This record gives sequence, structure tokens and C-alpha cells, in this order.
Amino acid sequence: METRGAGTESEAGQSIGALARQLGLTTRAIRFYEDKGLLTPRRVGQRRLYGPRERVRLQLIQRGKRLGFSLAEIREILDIYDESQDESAQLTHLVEKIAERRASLLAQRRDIDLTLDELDQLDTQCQALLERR
DNA sequence: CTTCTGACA
DNA sequence: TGTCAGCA
Repeated sequence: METRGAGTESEAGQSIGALARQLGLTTRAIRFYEDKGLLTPRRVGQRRLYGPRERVRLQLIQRGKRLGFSLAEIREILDIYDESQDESAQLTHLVEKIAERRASLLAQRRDIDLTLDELDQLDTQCQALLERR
């Protein structure tokens, strides 16, 4: 048999604390995601129990955040992720979200470039004024 | 000691 | 999302 010195979890699922440590999150964040409807851990009394399902979802949430998706968007993707028997449905939705995110980033890049150009113009004017002194 | 809910410098 | 409180 195997001994668990630190005593982290059981077959039924792991505690919020153990899961948080494993995924590098705070228990606060995990509960926060639950409040936002991204997670629905089983309950044993008041205690939350997280199975493989929740663990996978948490990792998908982390990745979604890295890619810049809002929790609301991640929830949409996640909802379809398990409700659709047909995987093509979720993939189609995900592709749409990816396109949106890409468009958003491109728009931001455009704004940044515009601002940079204005800054360059202003800088040039200032330099010219300085030269004439 | 760990978790839970609710509130908020 | 962090943190603190007051319980269980």
C-alpha cells in the first residue's frame, strides 16, 4: 500500500487546499471561479471535493486566462465542453472565441501603433523646436 | 490545522 | 482576488 505522509486526498476527490497547491492557485481563486459558475465541485457536507473533472477544468481555466479570455468566455467554452455529446459543437464555438480574441489583439496592436506614430510625430516636432533655439 | 461564508482597507 | 473574521 501507499502511505500519504502529508495526507492530501482520497479516492473520492481532493480538498480545495490540495488542489490549490497542485495547480499553483489560491483557494480563494478556486472558490471565486465557482462563484462565477465555472466550477461545480461535489460537496460532502460543507466541504468541497474536487475530482479529475474539476482538475481538468481548472487547468483549462488557467490556460484560458493566459490567452486573455474573460472568465465569462471561459465559462461559455467550458459549458459546451461537457454538455455537448458532439465535440464538433464545442470546437466550433472555441474557434469562434479564438477568432474574437485574435481580432481584439489585432485591434489593440493597431491602436498601439497609432499612438506610437503620434508620439513619434510629437517627438519630432519637439526636437525641431529645440534645434531652432 | 483546514475549510466555509461574507465583507471590504 | 487578497485578507480578515468567526465558525465548525
